[in-house]
Amino acid sequence: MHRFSKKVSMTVVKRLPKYYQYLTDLQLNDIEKISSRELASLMGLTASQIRQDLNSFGGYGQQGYGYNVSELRNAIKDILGLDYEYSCIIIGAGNMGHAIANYERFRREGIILKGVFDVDPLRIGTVVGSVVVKHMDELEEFVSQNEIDVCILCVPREVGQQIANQVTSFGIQGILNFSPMDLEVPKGVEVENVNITDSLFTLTYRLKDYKISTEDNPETSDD
Amino acid sequence: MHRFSKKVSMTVVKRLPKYYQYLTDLQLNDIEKISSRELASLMGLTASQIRQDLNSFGGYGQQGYGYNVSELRNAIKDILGLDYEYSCIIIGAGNMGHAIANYERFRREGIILKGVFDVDPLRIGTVVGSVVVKHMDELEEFVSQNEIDVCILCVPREVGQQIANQVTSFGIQGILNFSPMDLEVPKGVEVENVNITDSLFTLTYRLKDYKISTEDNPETSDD
DNA sequence: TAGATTGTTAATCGATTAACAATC
DNA sequence: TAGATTGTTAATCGATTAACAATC
Repeated sequence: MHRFSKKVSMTVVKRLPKYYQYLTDLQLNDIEKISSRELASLMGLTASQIRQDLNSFGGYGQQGYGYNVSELRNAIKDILGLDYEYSCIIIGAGNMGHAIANYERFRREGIILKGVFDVDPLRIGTVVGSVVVKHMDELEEFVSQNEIDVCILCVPREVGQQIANQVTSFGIQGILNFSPMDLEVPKGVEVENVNITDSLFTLTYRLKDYKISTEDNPETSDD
Repeated sequence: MHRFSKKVSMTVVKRLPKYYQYLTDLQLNDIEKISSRELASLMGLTASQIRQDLNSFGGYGQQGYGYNVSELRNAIKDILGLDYEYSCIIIGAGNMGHAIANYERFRREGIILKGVFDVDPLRIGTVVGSVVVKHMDELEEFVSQNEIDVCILCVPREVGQQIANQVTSFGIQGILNFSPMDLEVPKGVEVENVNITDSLFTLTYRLKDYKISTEDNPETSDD
């Protein structure tokens, strides 16, 4: 019965990393307390929403005072599961795999890179993020000998599903998927997609009007 | 008054790239029509939601028949603004910059890479995604001579805001931001964040329960 | 025509905003 | 105590689901 039993809505959970980020920054700047109003203006939310969000788990605020930054940060850290360490492997040692492997923040938050795998002979044996790239053939044995929590998938679309099948059959419970496709996984396996193309397209959607207004439009004069 | 004037809710817009992806795949497989029920089971949505979504812009369906795949795909392509070409530059020629530069799908959908910029002398002059890396000092002139729609920002957190200030002052209207921070930009400039850490943390949130249940728990026996 | 499937309305659900009493 | 600010309730808004008449 330790930790938070109240269930937090997924909408709120998706905002928690952002809260965590801002609270971490505040803490680094030695700011000890913050009100919902101040945090709201910082993060671009409403004070009301923040109070609702933070109240959906414990009561970390204090009337007349606000929220204690480090206390609230720790609470959110716990909720996000960041009080544990997670072992991860990267599959696909291309540019994206490299980028993630060198992402310092992951290690700092307890996501420990244990292995990198690829099938390209040119990549195998090279060092990526302090780890030597192994061939995919060694994956099964590696996973059975090292408890791996997360697989970071950075492979082409064509092989994504097949590799997802493999890693889940080896018992990996979480996939952070950079391959541009949806994955079908057994029940119980958690997948988080990072779909760069999707993000780009919501941007082009918003740029479209600007694009239209700046294009040559010879019919404008007669109405 | 050409094109879609009905406003589509942002919730729906965020789903459109996924529709677009699935419809593209269907088209590649020579499938001409699809019902909301079939598409729902494919995409993991409800048929009802799909009909609501697709009906928030034009009436691309036909009773008793379903939706014409290529017609619907074209409509969504238009709404997402993908009937235009967009020029883009990448700032930051690190691993992430490389990864994006080599992302074939961007070019295929009309996002054309025009330049890559960095400050690291070792990177300047190298070729990234068929483009020669230039020094940031050349950015202003480059942007003034090439109409650039989108800046893809792949720089460290520390310099993200400063570079965003620069590119917006040069007139760039859209930023796809891979730097792990929120950007303050002038009104009218559109920013889409791809925050990898945030994605990872919503994954650890979901893995937490599993982690708890598998950790050694010597107190379990006495209750 | 009969069957299928949309478009659309109504019902439900959930999230955000507003307001204020509780309380530090 | 007086002022500030939360926790929490109520009101509003928006999104999803359900249901079915319209129609191809």
